[in-house]
Amino acid sequence: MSFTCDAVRRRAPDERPHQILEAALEIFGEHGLVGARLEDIARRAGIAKGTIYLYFPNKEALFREVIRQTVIDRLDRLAVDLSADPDASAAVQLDACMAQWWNYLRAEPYRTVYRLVVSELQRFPDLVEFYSAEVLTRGNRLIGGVIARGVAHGEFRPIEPYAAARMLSAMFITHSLWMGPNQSFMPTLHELSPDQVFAQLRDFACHALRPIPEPTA
Amino acid sequence: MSFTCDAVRRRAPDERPHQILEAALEIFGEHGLVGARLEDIARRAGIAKGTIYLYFPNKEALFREVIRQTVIDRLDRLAVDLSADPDASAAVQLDACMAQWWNYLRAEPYRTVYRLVVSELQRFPDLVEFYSAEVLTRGNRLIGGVIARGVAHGEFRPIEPYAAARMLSAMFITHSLWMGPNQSFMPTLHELSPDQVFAQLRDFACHALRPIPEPTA
DNA sequence: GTGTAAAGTGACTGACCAGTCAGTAATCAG
DNA sequence: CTGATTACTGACTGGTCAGTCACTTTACAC
Repeated sequence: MSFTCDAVRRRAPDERPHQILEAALEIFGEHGLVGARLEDIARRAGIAKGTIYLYFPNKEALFREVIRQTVIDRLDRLAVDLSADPDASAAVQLDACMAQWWNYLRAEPYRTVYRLVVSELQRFPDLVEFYSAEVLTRGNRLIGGVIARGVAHGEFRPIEPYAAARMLSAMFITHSLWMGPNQSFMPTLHELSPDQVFAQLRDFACHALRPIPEPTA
Repeated sequence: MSFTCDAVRRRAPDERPHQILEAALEIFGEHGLVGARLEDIARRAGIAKGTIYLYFPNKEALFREVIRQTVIDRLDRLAVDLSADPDASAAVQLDACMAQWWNYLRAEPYRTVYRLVVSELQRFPDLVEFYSAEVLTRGNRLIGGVIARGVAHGEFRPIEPYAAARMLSAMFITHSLWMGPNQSFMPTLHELSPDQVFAQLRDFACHALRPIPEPTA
């Protein structure tokens, strides 16, 4: 009495981990770590529950890998390429950074991972650390570096560059979270397109960094 | 064989709901909605599990009440009193707002509630809505109002006041979350005192709002 | 073909826990 | 002091699910 409906068994044990992780991200994203059922993850991946245990020792390990892999995988695609135009003004470079960063943060996998990390930060301090090191610190260094250059050139006002970068990250990440497909977190926010919100973020950032004029008298 | 260790039974059915909610906030905060055990909540409240069901119909209802009551209770203490000094400059009023807001957001109950709301936003859109209306929108209106006045007086540059207020909220809330007792989310952030971080937030905000100088030529 | 190893399955088990309820203890009215 | 009422208790039940494992299926070598 064993009908495997699709007749696809033993198809590529190399792809399994990836399939499982993808399905797991969705289910964990919907139900959280504790609420997710391994059976559902298996079903969404098109395999049986037991198969998961061929590739991951237990639920918690699977969860950790979901976070790790999603972060790593997404980062590879975030190729903020500043070397293309190393002599551009800091303002132009910062613009490019912010635009890419905004795209990155708005993608569903990123948002899901951030939510999961925030949810579980009590129980998995090491995951928070990993996430923080790979995503936040990396972004911070990139943006902070550009700001530092701008400050040095007098393009931006004097400010601690990495503190400023932190402010930008906070604004961007939170707006990405708040703009999710769910109920709007803020009045008027769900009426705006991502591009309009980006314009607001950009505007605020630029004005916070613009130089202080010399006293003319 | 019934030792109730403290011999305090039937003591104040009026206080029970509050006791239970307080214990529940802690346990939910540590383990999330699904992971929290009602038995643990009962123990922390110093009562038996069954007693919870005298006051709340089930776990989910208890969770909802935890969020509702914590938000409402905390808001009562957030008496941002601008009427005391209605003629102060917008900058001074904004300073007062930000300081109070920062204190409010940094308190443990607020941080726990925010984390829980973010964790469960998939499953409880109505809770998100409640939270958003009571906390975020309220804060937004207050701060947005002050900024609007500042813009009208020429104290601040022209900017959509509620968008600006949203930027401030994003910065403040995220920094409060990141500064938690857990592992630091950002390098260098855990080395700073709350006051220092507040100074950075304040500095960034002020410069983002400062007026654009007239062209002198 | 036949045999063997690798990959996958899903019924099963044991732990866990939300929610129940028969019973116990405190309190109070008369 | 007695009986009635209200507050509380915690052993128990039924359902759920992580994790296991004896078995089936596929792939591949010869």
